[in-house]
Amino acid sequence: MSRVTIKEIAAAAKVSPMTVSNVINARPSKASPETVQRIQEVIRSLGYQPNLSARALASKSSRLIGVVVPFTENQNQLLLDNPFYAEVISGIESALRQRGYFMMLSGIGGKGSDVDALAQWNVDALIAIGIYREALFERLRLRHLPTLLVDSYIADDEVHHLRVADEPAARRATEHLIAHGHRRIALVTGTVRDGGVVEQRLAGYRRALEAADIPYDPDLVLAGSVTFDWGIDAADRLIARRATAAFCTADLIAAGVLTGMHQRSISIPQDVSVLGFDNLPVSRMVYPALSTVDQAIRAKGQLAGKLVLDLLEGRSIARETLMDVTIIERQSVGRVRA
Amino acid sequence: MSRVTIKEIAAAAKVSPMTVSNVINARPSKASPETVQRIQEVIRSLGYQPNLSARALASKSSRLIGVVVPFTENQNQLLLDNPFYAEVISGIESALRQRGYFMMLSGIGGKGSDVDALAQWNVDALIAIGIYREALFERLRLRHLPTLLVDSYIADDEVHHLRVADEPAARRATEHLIAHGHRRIALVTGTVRDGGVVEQRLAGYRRALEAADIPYDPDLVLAGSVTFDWGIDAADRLIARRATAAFCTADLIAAGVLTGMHQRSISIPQDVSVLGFDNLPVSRMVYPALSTVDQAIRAKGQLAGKLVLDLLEGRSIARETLMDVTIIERQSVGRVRA
DNA sequence: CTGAAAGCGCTTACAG
DNA sequence: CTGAAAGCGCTTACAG
Repeated sequence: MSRVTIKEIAAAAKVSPMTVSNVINARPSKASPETVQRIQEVIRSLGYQPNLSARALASKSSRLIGVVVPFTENQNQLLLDNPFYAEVISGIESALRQRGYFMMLSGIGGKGSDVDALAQWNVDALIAIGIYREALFERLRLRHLPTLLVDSYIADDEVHHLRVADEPAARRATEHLIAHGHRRIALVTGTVRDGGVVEQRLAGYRRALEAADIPYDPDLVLAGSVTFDWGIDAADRLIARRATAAFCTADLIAAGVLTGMHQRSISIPQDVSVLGFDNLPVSRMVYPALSTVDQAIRAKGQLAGKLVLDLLEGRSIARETLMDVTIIERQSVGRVRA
Repeated sequence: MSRVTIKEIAAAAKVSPMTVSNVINARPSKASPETVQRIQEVIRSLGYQPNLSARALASKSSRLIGVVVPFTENQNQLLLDNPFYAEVISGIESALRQRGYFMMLSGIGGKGSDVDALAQWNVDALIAIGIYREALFERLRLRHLPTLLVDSYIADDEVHHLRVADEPAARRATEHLIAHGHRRIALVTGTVRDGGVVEQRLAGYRRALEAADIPYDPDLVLAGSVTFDWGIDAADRLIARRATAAFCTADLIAAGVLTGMHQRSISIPQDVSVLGFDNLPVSRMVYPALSTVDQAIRAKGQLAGKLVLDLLEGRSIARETLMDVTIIERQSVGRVRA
């Protein structure tokens, strides 16, 4: 619907369309200051808005960054109801916008391969969050676009990574529990998948136990899904297995554990300590307020945006960028009972 | 990066580009079944992906729907950390995708008017969520695009609305509290703005009181912001004003009230009843689980997508679509103490 | 049922 | 410092 075109600007300013184009794209030393001045005034007074489709078509660059986020498992919905994704995406959008790029969001995994949608819009680069499956990854890879994977452990030379240092993070989290005197420490997670984040966190958990001479008990590893409901279920098993502390690899799971424990009249942290991961807003809202591992989600999203643009604009970035983690102490972790 | 073009398909299938175009766009009775068949095979085997920028440029229709969501107040971020927005957007995206449209998301209110971004991509229609300000609205309006406003009370002939029936919803919520014997019922809300949702809910609250012969006490209306932290603050005032029940116009606020009450060792619902609004996932995660007014957020998002496409495709839709609401009883509302 | 031509609004070499 | 020409990959009337 943008009415006025570059041609009309050119006519009004008495220059050629190409000079207008140069001014719009701020190409240096291509027009005299006076011409630039004049053209800019015409642009403003006529309310010119560039047609980005035309630009993309002519220039082979869309300034569009494709962001791929998995669908929910059951429904065909963006996984935005997981606040984690929402925050990362918000961070990405903000970083892109600041540098004049746009975000094209696409869910993935449901019916219809929507990497295609991104391809059709000629995105310049790709950010994929939490991708596991090889099949899907291959489809992304085929595009040969600058690609940044967030929270993935897929090994590939063409691709760049951003994630938290999961192994050390999990180790520190577990040590935090050990420092409170716990020895029967459960790990409550989503599915342990090959090349997934959980695998790394499990390794960190085991290393911490080992360092403290606590024997590893596979019965204390409870793998389900990254959901509140799984946390509720897990509470039962924690009780049955006489765990005194639970390290949950997501705040959503931890919130469920808290709720499950309430339902069974177990007090937190008097009877059982619970430590989360993510530091989502919800971690402050549950009762008691959740101690958790903060992974600066929004900053992570912004960094993802920055990295992918650096990559796109030809600056070289590290193949792997690791973010650090802080433990936030609130009310859900206490000393083990005598 | 889509390598193969319509021309190459045409060459391979020995037809003209225009016939290929007709087949791609499924225009009926424009090609013989055999030709269609042949072309489709070529398309598949060559892995053709239409270039949507080119299509948009040539056809004056982008199949792109602009979705406008307010920024957070302090930061320049998408308001995606409010799970409400995240869910609505997820619903919209799903409805659009099913009908072959794409969503272009734009935050608004921060630096740089990003309605412009949407205009530059030639979006075919607009969905704006929770818009108040006239200035911003005027910018949207100027586009003369099919526009759907979600949760706004801006009166305008060119624009369509989708929202919950806020006044009756608030009335029923208040009645629910009255039915539990409460008479000192506070209303805890965000800012009461002209033409905002809160204004309507306040009216519904007052009507319920009136119908029950409970005098309206302005001191029991606590207006702050739609945040967890405001809820914590509000808890103090609820205690000071001896409210026995609080109707919070957002679950986020209600979660804060719960936390504030815990901090002061007030029991919910024994001492004070709390009713939320939205039925966000977090309402199950707090303690005690929050009774709340369910407004079927995701369905609302999907409906928003459907409505705007109907509008765009020339079907006539109601100028105002109102959604109904259900009260979800959980643990935070109880009978008033004797 | 199929096609040749023109054009959407930009940018990209190439001249001058 | 500025411009005329060609072209990006599609679709839209218009012919036949």
